[in-house]
Amino acid sequence: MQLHKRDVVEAATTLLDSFGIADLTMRRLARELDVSPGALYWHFANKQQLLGAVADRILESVADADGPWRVRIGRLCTGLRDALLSHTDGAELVSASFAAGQSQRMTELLGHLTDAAVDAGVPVGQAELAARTVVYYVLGFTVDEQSRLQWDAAGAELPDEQSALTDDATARFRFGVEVLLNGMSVAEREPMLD
Amino acid sequence: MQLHKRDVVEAATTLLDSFGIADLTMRRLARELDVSPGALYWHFANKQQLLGAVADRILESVADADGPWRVRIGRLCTGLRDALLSHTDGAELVSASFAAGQSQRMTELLGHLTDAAVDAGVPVGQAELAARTVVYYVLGFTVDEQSRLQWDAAGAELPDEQSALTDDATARFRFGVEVLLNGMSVAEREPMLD
DNA sequence: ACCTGAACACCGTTCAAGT
DNA sequence: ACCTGAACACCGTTCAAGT
Repeated sequence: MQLHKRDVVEAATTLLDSFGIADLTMRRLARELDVSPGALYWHFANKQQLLGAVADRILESVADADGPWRVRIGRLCTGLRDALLSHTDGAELVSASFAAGQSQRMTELLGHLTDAAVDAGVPVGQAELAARTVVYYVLGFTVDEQSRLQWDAAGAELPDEQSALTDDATARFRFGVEVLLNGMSVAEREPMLD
Repeated sequence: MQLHKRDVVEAATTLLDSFGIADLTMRRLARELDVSPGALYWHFANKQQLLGAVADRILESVADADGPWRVRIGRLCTGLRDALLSHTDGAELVSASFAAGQSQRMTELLGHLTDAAVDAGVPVGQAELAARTVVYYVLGFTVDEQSRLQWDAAGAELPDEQSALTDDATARFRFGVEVLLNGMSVAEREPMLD
């Protein structure tokens, strides 16, 4: 029967989780779906666009909610990190899709962070930059974290040790978020040197 | 005559500047050097390692100097961004090499930023994270900036408009750096919410 | 409208064999 | 020690032709 966009994205996500981003190729995906490679190009203009759709699927669970700006940004960051960590190479894939401007959900998320930055007192002209700074941090941190995590997973694995490392990473992650929150809250104080 | 590592890196940089990262392939590089593709693998274990060497060459000009921690971090950030912008796809290449842990110079740079973070009063246990946060920002910002810059360069180009955009980007860049500096300087104040 | 088959123009990497 | 030649096992994308 007919191939639909969501079937393709579904199969791509499964492939990603099972074998990682290096094996998420158009040809391999087509094989998994029992279609010819060319069939995918009826539904997606190119690979970047398909990866963008996968990124959006990964980010489905990341929800916004209102509340004080610090709490709001904190939750968005945690939600984003959690979503990235729940798929093999999720951080790398979303990071690439964001840089390529192919993830609508990342654009939405950026919008929410921008609103929160305005609430924090960041001048509107710089609020999006403050939001981008937060996104750069979360993506950078999580790409790094996930690559170590997946590298370690190939070695010995005491489940205690695993979760201890994860908890430590969570605390470290939170600390970085605090640095950004504090920076935003004093965005107009402190004169520039140099 | 004999092929040396530095000849390979030199040719790779030229290729990068002329045609961008997508055309910086092992085969194309070998062709440019009039050797067979296999020859490159005598000098470099794989493509990642070669790109790491190119990244280090791009970062050659980024110098550290002592001074107050704010000034020091500010200069390192500016030096890094300038170096990235002076080669086609420089930000993307260095960003990938940093994530892959293949750039010694990025590791050095991280060390200097960590020292400065300690001077700022960040607890030593978190100083490297603060430094990484700065690096994530500079790389994220510049990858974004450079992709827009190179995209625009394909369109109409009044030289005035170009430099006006660059100046605006520089001011925006500085603002983001200030946010991080301010965040670091209050790293131990402000209670956590949530 | 949706897909196949086949081609085009490539990749990174390995490795026996040569000098 | 350093490099060639040739192979292995792939890629993303296009497009006439089919249904």
